[in-house]
Amino acid sequence: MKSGMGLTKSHSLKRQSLPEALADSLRERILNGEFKPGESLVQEALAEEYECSRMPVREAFRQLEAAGLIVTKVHKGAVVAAMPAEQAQELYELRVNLESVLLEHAIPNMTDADLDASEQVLRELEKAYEERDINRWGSLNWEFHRSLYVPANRTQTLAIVQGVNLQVERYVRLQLLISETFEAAQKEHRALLEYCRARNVEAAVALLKQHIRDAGDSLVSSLEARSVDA
Amino acid sequence: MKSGMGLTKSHSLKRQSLPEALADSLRERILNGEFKPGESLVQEALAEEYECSRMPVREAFRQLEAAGLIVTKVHKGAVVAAMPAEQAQELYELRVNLESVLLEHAIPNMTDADLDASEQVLRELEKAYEERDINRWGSLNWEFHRSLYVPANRTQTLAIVQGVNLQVERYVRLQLLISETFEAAQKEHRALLEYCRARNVEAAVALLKQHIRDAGDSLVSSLEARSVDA
DNA sequence: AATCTGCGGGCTGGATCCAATAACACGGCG
DNA sequence: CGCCGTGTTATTGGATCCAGCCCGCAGATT
Repeated sequence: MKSGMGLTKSHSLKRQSLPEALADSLRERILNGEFKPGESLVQEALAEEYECSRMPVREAFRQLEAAGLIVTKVHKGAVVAAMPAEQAQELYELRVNLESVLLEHAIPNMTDADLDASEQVLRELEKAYEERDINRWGSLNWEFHRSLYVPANRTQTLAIVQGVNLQVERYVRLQLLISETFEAAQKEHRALLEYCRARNVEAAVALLKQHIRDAGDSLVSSLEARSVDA
Repeated sequence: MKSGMGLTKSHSLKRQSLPEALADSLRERILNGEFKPGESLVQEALAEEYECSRMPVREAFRQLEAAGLIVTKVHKGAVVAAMPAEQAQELYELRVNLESVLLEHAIPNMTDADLDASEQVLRELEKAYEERDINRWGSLNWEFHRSLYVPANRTQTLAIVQGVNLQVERYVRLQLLISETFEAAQKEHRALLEYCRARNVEAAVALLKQHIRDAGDSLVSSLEARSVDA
């Protein structure tokens, strides 16, 4: 059985249903910061904006709710989920834990093609950083990490990690503007890839843990500062 | 606080929206094995059975899909998700990893009331075991584990772990009939609680890991055996 | 005889319509 | 003058209706 073949490069005919497309779009807009935490999403308004009925919007809401990006109350509608610093802390600890496991299992399985693909993403990531293209940086950042984890062949874990990353990503994006930790993060990305090329599991995992912890600490303190002035 | 309400079609305290109630009911039916893996769920049939329109059913499907219990294809409907042995393996490794962390953080926070509550659940669990009430045992088993993790105050992690447990629970239930590992599991539950009472983190975590690994190995080999004859 | 093709039934996806509820504002009363 | 009750309105939840897609079946063609 060729169980490991994740269909990464198949075209996968855009058999995407409208609710899914809507969910993607709305998720991106939430990550962009266009919809801020606490802001309420009105079905009718979005339906009109996307020129469809309210029903696909409702189904998209269900997906976003399952992803933890919005919270809905009966007869009260949907609001963008807030994220207390405490919760961010927990999510980053989850990332450290789960992504370490993924990387550890991935490195022995990495082919040269895998590494080249990661390299390619990293190049784009660096470019986005230089151009200060925040949104592009955000999605490429996750794309780079993801590309390192895919060879682990752990789809369930990867899906969970992806959910966690999406939940925190919008705050990361906000922070990109004001923080210098990203300068370091850039270099760490490059170093991380080199460790992977060298198949140095120990060093790679250690660096990854520190990489995520730094980002988490930076984000948490930022959130705490924000919550004080609010 | 017994969550056994079985959707009494009238207005039974509906702080819970209809789609959620439906999702609960359908989830339970899937876990019970009433709907088997591969079986397709028809919106119209379920709508008629629950005496409502298809729309709440559709929204319930979204929730179940997000939980990984069903998979849906556009214009082709929903089928109950299967679980290859490989996937079960991964999910159990996730359990070992995440539940260890939870228990480790929970034990120092446990109050006497927490421990008594767990004791209470354990009593019911033992009773269900003696009476061979599979479904009740299944939900109480998770309830017991959950009660041990709640004091960790990690809602995100707990939610993820709950999802993982729900995904594997139906196979565990099927297996309860044919396996003897549950005899051991029963004793381990009791021992686990005692370690918690003694605040012996080391021993408790070690036992928990073995407890989950045993269950996982047993389930995986059972799934592999099943896949061969199929 | 086997395969391809056109057609129809059944089901899902999306739109529209109606009911129910919660926020809000106005006016009455203490 | 302020608080509470009621009516109004905006928005969500649920039902019904219509269109489009899958799949199976039957018939024709090679």
